[in-house]
Amino acid sequence: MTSIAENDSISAALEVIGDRWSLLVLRGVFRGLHRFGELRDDLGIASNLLTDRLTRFVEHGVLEKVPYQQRPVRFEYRLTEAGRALSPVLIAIMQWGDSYRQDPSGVPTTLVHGECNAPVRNLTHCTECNEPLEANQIRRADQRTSAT
Amino acid sequence: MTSIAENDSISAALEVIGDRWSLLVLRGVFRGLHRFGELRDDLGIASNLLTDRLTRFVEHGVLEKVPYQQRPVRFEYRLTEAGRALSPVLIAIMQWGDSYRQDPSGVPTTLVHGECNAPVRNLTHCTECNEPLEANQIRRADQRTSAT
DNA sequence: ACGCTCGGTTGCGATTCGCAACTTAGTCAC
DNA sequence: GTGACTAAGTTGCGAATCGCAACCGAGCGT
Repeated sequence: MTSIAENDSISAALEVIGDRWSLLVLRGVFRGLHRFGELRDDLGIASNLLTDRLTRFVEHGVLEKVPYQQRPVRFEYRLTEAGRALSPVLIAIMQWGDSYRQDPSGVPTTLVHGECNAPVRNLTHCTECNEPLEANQIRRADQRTSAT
Repeated sequence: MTSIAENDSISAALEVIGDRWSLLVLRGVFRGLHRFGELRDDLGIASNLLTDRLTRFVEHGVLEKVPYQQRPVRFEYRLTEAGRALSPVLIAIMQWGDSYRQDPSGVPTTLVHGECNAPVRNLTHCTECNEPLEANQIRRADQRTSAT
């Protein structure tokens, strides 16, 4: 009776990224949008909500607020290590969206490795046998069975 | 000026999984909870919200509602292929939560491959050179530069 | 002194959430 | 056949969030 996720890491993570805008804001920052106005204009998010999300990210150590000028002091938001570590989440979501939620009229996005130009893939694998794994082949270390 | 996510697959995906409960419900189903009451009791979600999320998942082809008895007809919810394909998202989120949101008192969850007992890792790699990739090494196929 | 930019804050109606109580279809015990 | 019980929802309603729009404040440029 277990597999993925009989744990609280997921709900802990969702406190930070579990709403409609958080991942879109983060996506913007990954894309190179670092300033309040850039994010607001690009995403079309209401400024009070953007303030809110950015503040929360800073509080949780996902972004940091760094001044990019004095007089008047103005800030931009940059990814911390914890923020950069969210890229697999964005990639996994994007891959799923491409495969299962693609607007027929839309062009699926292919991500490639900057150097090789070869497509990128996100997957879960076993560090021993190296096999790519499906959800039902995975269980928690401290338990016996695998779920359906 | 791009990398991950200058696309709409993410927002399309977030229409389905982008709220506070969706991924927790899905996590429950991955765990083996398939019935309405099981999910409600396990997650502590209000029943109207659970109804709502389950209906949405069915509409979007993530879960299917199958009768498990007649007289009275009662249903359970099972992952479709699209639903199973969300496991990398859950795993990526869980990994991040373990690394960066771990309650100091909590035990980090290790996932292992059922057969090997070896730990599981989720990562993004290049299909050509096989290198594991960070967000800033990734760009869209149709663009030039990589983001910071 | 006037307007402009950037990064917000404030107000407020509309939507969504979360709790609790109720409903529906059928079973089982008496 | 009446009453208690189960599972899967539905309904009502107050509380919290969202989303739009207008406003604010520090400094710059003219």
